[in-house]
Amino acid sequence: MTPSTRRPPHGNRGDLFDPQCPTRRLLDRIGTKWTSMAIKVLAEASPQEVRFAELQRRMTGVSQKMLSVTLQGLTRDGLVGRRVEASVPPRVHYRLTPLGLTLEEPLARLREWAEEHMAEVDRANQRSQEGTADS
Amino acid sequence: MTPSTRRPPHGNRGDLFDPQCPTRRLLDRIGTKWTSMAIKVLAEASPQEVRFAELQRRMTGVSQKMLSVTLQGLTRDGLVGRRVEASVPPRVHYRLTPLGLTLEEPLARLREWAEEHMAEVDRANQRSQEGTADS
DNA sequence: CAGGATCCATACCGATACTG
DNA sequence: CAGTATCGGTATGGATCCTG
Repeated sequence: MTPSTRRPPHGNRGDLFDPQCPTRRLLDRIGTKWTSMAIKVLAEASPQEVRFAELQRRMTGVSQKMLSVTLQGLTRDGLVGRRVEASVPPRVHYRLTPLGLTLEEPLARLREWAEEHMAEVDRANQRSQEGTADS
Repeated sequence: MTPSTRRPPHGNRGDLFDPQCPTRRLLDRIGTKWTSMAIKVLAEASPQEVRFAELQRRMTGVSQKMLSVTLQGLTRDGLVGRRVEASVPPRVHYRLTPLGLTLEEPLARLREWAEEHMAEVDRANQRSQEGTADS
């Protein structure tokens, strides 16, 4: 989106409000269901690697398919590194890249906000619920 | 998005991994297409209020419906305040609540990361693209 | 063990039409 | 002006089966 240093009065079309907006694209990625959790788990393990099955154990509820898809996306994005042990059975190890580690920081800020304020969000929702619960 | 159907039978690693994980629920919200942009625009205007139509002008590409839905969600969550001018035609003004303002800060960190690193993510994707010897 | 392929339910989102 | 209602396309994500 628009760099924080710039504050156009209004009507700043073109620049960073278009579909190529990097922030929207980033949110499209980390907004997918398992991505941020994968990053968190890998960040907690870092610099240790984590195997696929162990990752699945630590990410409660994720299916094999979704974990695979999520890791593929993160690997394509250069956020996660993938190392295959050519053994039988194969062992695949994942870890955050340096780039992925830099993303973990702002993501952690977001987690902190969530842990600190989501209860208040819930209360606001309950109040709205009550407001619409008319006779 | 929130997986309320899945209930892991065993305990999980930390309270943040269950379906009620506040971070995931937060990402479900700000991950929707227009939410983060609305927060950004309202934050830029803060403490000024912004009317519906003006909001739509500043959020390039958003439809009336999606803006309405987005603002309803943010209002229910207590992140956005809504003031209706009882005039004809009606005028509705929106602004970030103090809670919404606190969210803008970690969101800005995420934007900064995106502006700084998404180009590198794109390059990683292009490399993956080339590596895929398809068809 | 790790993941590909397939089917499918749902949610998101856009376009359009209609109100007070 | 500021919504609400409805329809439908599409992407996301889950369950299941299959493979090297």
